[in-house]
Amino acid sequence: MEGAKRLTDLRTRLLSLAALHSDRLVNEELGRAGARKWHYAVLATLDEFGPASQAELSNRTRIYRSDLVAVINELAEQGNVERSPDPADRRRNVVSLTDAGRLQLRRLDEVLAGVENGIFAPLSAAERAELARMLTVVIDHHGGHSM
Amino acid sequence: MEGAKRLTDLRTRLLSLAALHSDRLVNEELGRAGARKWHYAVLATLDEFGPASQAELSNRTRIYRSDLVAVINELAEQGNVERSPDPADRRRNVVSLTDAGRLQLRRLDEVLAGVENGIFAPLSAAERAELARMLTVVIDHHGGHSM
DNA sequence: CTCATATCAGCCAGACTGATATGC
DNA sequence: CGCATATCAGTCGGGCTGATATGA
Repeated sequence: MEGAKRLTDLRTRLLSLAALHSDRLVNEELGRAGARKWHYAVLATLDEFGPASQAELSNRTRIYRSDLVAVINELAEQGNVERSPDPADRRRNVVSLTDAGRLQLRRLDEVLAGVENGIFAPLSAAERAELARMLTVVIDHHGGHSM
Repeated sequence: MEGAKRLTDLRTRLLSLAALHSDRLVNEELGRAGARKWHYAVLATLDEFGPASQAELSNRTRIYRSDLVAVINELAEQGNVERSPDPADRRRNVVSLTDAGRLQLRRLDEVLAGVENGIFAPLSAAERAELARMLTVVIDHHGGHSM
């Protein structure tokens, strides 16, 4: 890599910039709907896998256990989620979706679909799929690594 | 988007995760070499475009003017950069690469090449190029937008 | 006077760590 | 006992804002 265009060719930098951009839009739009991406991640995970402990949620969403507490608090305050002690293991809380939560999830789905369309507008459907595929490969390659 | 796999299919999330990952490695490795990505960005920009004011550097690297101050301070302390008042416009500093800076840039080039190889290992050269192309399109599409 | 430049001080969200209390 | 869970407190780097001084 000599002389020109070091920065604009640097793939790690392209990743950062694109993600920065994308995150900014995602957070703006989710914010308008009273959520953040963490809230969405939790709602989506609960919808996909059903009620779970916070430790499980942390694994699946890659949100740190410590940060998850606040997220669940907020979701519970909004009535989108219920937190109740697990009778089988009293260290655990069982977190489950409420009807309001399911509804909110659908709303957020639409918000995010809109954001994605905006961000990836210049790419064809095939290109978007290819991009997703490559990113997934990169992420998986670098470990199902912890959180 | 119904039911399953919401999270693992969400392209904005894939972007975030991949970038998080990449950034972490980049910073670790650059840190080992006594730098951060900002330092690299400044060095690379100076090498490509020649001596510049801090405002120009800010535009080109997308580092905020306020943050740039510290970066230039550090680069100057390390002897990789020289900051001297512009005789033509005494508000400005002219920042220029030193020989040590050029050498450090080469070192960082190698570090980053290694990191990129690690991160994108599971992708072929053609795929990497395609990924870079798509990311560039996405970034450019979303505005040469300010900073 | 308005505008740009460089600098400083500080905010905020997000990733991450450590300690503690409680129960398995 | 060792181990996991949930919670709390706090660190740290990075993106971003606002104010100020100086000079064009």
